[in-house]
Amino acid sequence: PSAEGLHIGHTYTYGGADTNGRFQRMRGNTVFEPMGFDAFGIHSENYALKQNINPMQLTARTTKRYRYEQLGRIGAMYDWEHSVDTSQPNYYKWTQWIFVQLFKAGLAIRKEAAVNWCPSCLTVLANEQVIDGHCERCGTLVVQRELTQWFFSITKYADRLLDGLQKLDWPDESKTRQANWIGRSEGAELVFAVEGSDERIPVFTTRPDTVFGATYVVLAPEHKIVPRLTTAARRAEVDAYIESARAATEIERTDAGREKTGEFTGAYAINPATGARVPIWVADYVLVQYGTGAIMAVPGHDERDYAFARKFDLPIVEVITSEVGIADAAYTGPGALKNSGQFDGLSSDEAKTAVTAWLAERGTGEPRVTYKLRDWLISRQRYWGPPIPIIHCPEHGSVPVPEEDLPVLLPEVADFHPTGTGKSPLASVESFVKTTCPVCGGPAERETDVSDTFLDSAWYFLRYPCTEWDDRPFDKERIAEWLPVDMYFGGKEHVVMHHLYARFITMVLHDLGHLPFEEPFKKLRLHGFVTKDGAKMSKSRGNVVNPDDYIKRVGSDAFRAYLLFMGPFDQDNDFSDQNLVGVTRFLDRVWRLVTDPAPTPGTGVELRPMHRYIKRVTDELGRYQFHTAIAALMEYSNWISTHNEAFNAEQRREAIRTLTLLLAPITPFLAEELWERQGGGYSVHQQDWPTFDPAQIVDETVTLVVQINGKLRDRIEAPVGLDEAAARALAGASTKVAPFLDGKTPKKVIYVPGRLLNIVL
RNA sequence: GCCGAAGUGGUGGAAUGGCAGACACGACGGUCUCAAACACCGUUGAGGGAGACCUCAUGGGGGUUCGACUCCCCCCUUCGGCACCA
Repeated sequence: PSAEGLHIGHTYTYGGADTNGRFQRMRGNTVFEPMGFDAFGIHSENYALKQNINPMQLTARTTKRYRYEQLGRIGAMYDWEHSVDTSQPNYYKWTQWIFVQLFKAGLAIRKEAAVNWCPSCLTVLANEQVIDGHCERCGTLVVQRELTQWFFSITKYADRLLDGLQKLDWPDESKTRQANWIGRSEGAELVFAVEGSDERIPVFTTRPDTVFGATYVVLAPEHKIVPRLTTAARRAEVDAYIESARAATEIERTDAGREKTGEFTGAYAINPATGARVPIWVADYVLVQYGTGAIMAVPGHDERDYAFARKFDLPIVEVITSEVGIADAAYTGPGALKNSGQFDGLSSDEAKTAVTAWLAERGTGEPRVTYKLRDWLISRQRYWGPPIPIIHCPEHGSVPVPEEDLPVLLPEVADFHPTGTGKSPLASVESFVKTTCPVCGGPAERETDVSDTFLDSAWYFLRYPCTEWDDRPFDKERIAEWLPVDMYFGGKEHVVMHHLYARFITMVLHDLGHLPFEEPFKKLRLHGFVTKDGAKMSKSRGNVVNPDDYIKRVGSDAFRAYLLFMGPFDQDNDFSDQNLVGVTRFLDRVWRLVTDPAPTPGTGVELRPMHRYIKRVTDELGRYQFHTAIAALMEYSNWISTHNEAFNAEQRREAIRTLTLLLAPITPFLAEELWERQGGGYSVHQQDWPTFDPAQIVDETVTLVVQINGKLRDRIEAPVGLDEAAARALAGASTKVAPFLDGKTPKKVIYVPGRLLNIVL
C-alpha cells in the first residue's frame, strides 16, 4: 500500500492470474488464490512521509481502501480468510522468528563493510536494491559508506541458488538474469608476498595462465593492508587518493570509460611465478568487495591493466601468443604461452590448471571460485519495519530475543522520520532500547534497526495457507499439502530481488528442517508492464491510469478482459482505451445472444466448429495466451450469431451454455449472470470446464494447398486421407494449376498429406 | 562492452518450417433514423489490371530448404538487464 490506490498494472496482473485460477478450478484442480499486503517497508513509509501521516494509521486506511473499494471489484476469487498484512504483529512475529533462525545458524552476521547508503531515504540498502547506481525506491544517487551492519550470508548459498535454477519451470530470461547476478567465476587465488615484510597479498584471477606477465599489483583504495604498506615518502599522495576515492559515488567510480587513476604505494611485491619484484599500486578500478580486493595486473592481456600501465608507464610483457600482438591493445583471447618458463608452448586453457597446480605445490596459489553476488544487507535505519530481534549485552554481545518473547513490538513513536544519524528513529525511544540480557539478566540494549522489506516478502507464501495458527509460522501438514507454489505470476522487477531472496530463505528453512522442499516457486511466469504513451506509469510523469473510472464506466469484466486482450501477457503493453470499445461490443453481443428471446428453432447445423473453439480456448488459456483466447471466443460468438436461426433448440442451448462456461474465467460476473438466466444455478464457477470430442475436431475435408515451385497456385477442397497420386490428379485437373504444368515433367513433388502439394518444375 | 527480448498493414496484434495479416481498433461505403447515437451489413497490406487474376511484401543483407515471419550467419534499430567483476 505505497500509494493512494491501485493502478491498472495491478488490474492487469491480478486479472490474468485470476483468469488462470478460475480456469484451473473449472478443470478440476483445487485452487488457492490468496491476496495480502506487503505493508511494512520503505515503499509504504515514504508514502506516509509524503502524506505526513504516521504509517500505522495510513496503512490501516489504504489497505481498507485497496481491499474493499478496489480488489473487491475486480472479480478475483481471493480467499480473504487467508490474507496477510506484513505490518501486523501476528505476521512480523514470524519474520523476526526467521531472523533468529538465521542468526542461530550463523547466517545472520554483523560486520563492517562498504555499503550502499541512500542520502534521501537515510538508510543503507542491499546491493540488489541499487538500480544503476540509484536507490530502488526514490531514485536518489547512492553513496558508499563503511558501516557495521547486519547481513544474511546469501553468498554461502550462491552455488545452490545457481544450480537449483536448472530444475525450475521458469522463463529463461529470469534464470539467466539470476545466474548473471550470482555471477560465478572460476579461477585461482594467487599469493604475492610483500618485499621486506611478512605481509602477503592474495589476488583473485580467472587467468592464472598469465601470471608470468603480472608486472604490478593493484589494491582497492579501501583494502585494509594499504596503510601498512605505504612508505613514508608516498603517504601523503596515497592518503589523498584514498580520500578522493571515498568521496566519489559508485557510479563515478565504476564508469569503465573513465580514465584510470591511481597512486604508487612505494612498496613492492614478489611475483610468485617469476620471483620478480613488482610495484604495488592503489587504484579505484579495483573493487574491494570483489574477489580479494586486490589484483595482479597483466597489462599485456587485460584491457584495464593495459590502459593503466600505459598511463603510468609500467612494464608490459607479452605472455600469450597471438596474431595481433599487444603493441596497440591488450590481447585477451586464448593462445600459447610464451615468456613463461617451463610452460612455454602450452595452450592458455591447459596452462590455467597447470600453473595453478604448480603454484599450489609451492604454497602460493590454489583454485578458487568467486561470485558477484554479495551478502544481503538486511538492516535498515528506518522506523516502518520489524525490529531486528537482537539484544546487545556488554557481556554476551549480540543475543537473539528468546522465541517466547517474540514479537518485539514496533513501538508507536511521535516522530517516525528517518534521522540521518545512521540510527533508526527507534534509537530515541528509551523504553524500547533499554532491556535486559536474556542470558545474564544484566542491563542491555535492543538493536534499533529494522529489517529489510524484502525479508517480509521472502516468506509470505508460507504463511498464506496457515494464517489460522498463531503458535507457529506455518503448519507442516498444511505446507506439505499446498506448497511449493504451483504457479507464480511475477513482475520482471522482482527477478534479482524478491525471487532471489525467497529462494534463499526457503533453502535456509529447508536446511534447518522446517520445510520439506527447497525451491518455493515451481513454475514462474513473468507478466509485462502496462505502460502509458510508452513510459512506465508514475505520478511525476502524470500518466497514471486509475482503473476505478473505467470499472465504473464499462464494468470490471469488460475492463479486465480488455486489459488481457491488449497483447501477450508476458510482454509490455501500452495502454490506450481506443480499442476498449471492441471488447465492450463483444460482451454486449454475448449478452443479447443469451438474453434476447430465442429465435424459432431451425433444422439444425453442423456442430463440429464448437468443438474446435473449445479446444482453441482451452489451449490458449493453458499457455496463458489470454489475448488469443479472447479472440477465439469472439470468433465463437460470431459463429453462434451466424447460425442462431439455423440451430435446433437443443443445439442452441448447448452452444450458449458452452459460450458461458468458456467466458467464466475471463468475465466472471457476466458469466455468472448469464448462467443464472439459463437456469444453471449457483455457480458457473463450480462447473466443469467444457470438453471437446476429439472425433469432432478431425475434419471431413481439408483444404489442399497446391504450390508450383513453392508459390501458392490453388486451394482445393479435398477429402481427408487423400494419397499423393490422387492429390496430383486433383491438382492437375485444376484450371489454375494446369497451365503451369503444361506437359512438363516435375523434378520433384512434395506431398504433405492433408495439407499441401508442392510441384517443383 | 557483455547478456536478454523484440522489429509484421494506418494502429494493437495473429501465424512454433507449409494459405502472411486471425481477432480487434480505425477508416470508407451502406441499412435503420426527421436527424444523431447505438446496432447491423460490406470494403479495407501495397502496386497493376475492366476482369478472372498477376506482381511485390514480415527492419536490411546473405544462407539452408521443394518451401522461411519462423532455422543459421552478418548488420541496423528499439527496449530491458548487467557492467573497471580481474
